[in-house]
Amino acid sequence: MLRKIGGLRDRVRETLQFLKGAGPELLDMFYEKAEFVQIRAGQHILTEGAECNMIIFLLSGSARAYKLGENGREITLYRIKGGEGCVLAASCILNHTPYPVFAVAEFDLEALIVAAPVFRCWVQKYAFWRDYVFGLMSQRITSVIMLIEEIAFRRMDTRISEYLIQKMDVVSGKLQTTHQQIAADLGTSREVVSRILKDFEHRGWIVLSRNIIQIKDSDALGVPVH
Amino acid sequence: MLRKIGGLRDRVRETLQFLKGAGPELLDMFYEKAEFVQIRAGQHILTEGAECNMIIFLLSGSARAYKLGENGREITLYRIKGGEGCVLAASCILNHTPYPVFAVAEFDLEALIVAAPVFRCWVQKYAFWRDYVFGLMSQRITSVIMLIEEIAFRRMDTRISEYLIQKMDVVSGKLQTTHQQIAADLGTSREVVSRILKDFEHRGWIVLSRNIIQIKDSDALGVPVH
DNA sequence: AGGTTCTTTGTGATTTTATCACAGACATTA
DNA sequence: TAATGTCTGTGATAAAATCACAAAGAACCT
Repeated sequence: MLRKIGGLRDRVRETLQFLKGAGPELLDMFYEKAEFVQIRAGQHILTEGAECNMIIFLLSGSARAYKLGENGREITLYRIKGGEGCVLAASCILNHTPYPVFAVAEFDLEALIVAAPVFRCWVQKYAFWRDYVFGLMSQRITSVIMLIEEIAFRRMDTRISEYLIQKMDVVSGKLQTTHQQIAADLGTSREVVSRILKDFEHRGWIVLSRNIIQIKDSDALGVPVH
Repeated sequence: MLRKIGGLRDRVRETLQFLKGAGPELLDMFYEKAEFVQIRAGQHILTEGAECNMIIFLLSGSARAYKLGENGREITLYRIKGGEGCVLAASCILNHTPYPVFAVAEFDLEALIVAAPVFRCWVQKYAFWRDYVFGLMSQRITSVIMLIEEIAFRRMDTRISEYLIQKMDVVSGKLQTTHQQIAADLGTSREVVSRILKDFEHRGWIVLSRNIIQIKDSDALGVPVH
């Protein structure tokens, strides 16, 4: 499962853009200590309450961090894509606190992992590394606060509109997903999504079929009537 | 308005517990660079979108950080009390990003402020300071994620129950506040709070009067029937 | 091909939450 | 006492969540 980076150096340097600013010493350390892993789509990376003993950097694929409610509903907090590291893990490592959410591979992943003690050491030793981690954490705080604003104040139809526009394939105007997946991203229930989508279809803004949403009028979606 | 700490050293050391672990050099720097301010209740400390050019540490009083929705509703993100510093400010300083929320003094405040460049310098220079800031930021991420879970999944009556129990004066079983204030903390509207409280009163769990909520049956509130 | 099973979607009925509109209660000040 | 401002109560309506169930579509078997 785990293996040394070895011949992947070039690819790593190219994918993990943030390493560009790193000094040669840190870079060498990184290549030496980081290990390569592959994780299949659907597999969980971390579960809520787990102790966090590593930090992960994605080379390809994407991971989703989400909260699970008592009622079984989900809400996506954020996604991590190729080139990015998981801050929340960083945060947990530095404070020895358990991981507060679930993280799952959405598509097959390739990633590098760095063990917690090594990570902690680098934060102490390398200003560059520290700045990077601070940056990640700030970004995350900001994005999570924006999510709060969205959940607390914005209407579900507006949120779904934006979701569709943001996620649609620009060329085909299509979006391959289920109502359940949209609900899990937005933190609502499937029925609510189905009904709002049906309403959009009646207005002629989209066309629905199983697993597919075809956007017909993205302008109208962008400026929904209330 | 601003003034040197001077004779306040003892009080500062006693109130800002986290300074205990600081080395003498950092401690001297802190006493030299930090300035004392007083802010009256209701006055804003930072507004959304403002550039953050200082970090604040509270000696007394309390501050509230909140988001303001388009519809005028508010939601409290967190509070800062005596002895604590504002992380969000820290985060903004380190990333040169604008402050993403409003912060207001709830009661008359006494605080120390440290200018942004000084703060940045200390993060680079002192491991202790760095750890403290990392700790604050992690705590904040975690608390904000818990808030998301609460907003997204939990019922309003349960949230209000818990709010009442958490905020009531343990001795008198009373709570001096307005429905509007509760609504602003929880991110809902005043009418919703009024109606749920009225329902609690009908069940005999509380007694309502202007500006006062008297808890009669905290057990029943703790285990609400749905 | 036909039947079985599983996933996905649709929808009525009901409850909870939000919004709008307005009135009455209470407190403060003139 | 009157006037003003803040706080609370409540009906009507709309939006969102929950429950319950049915039907459509895809996949998988013989």
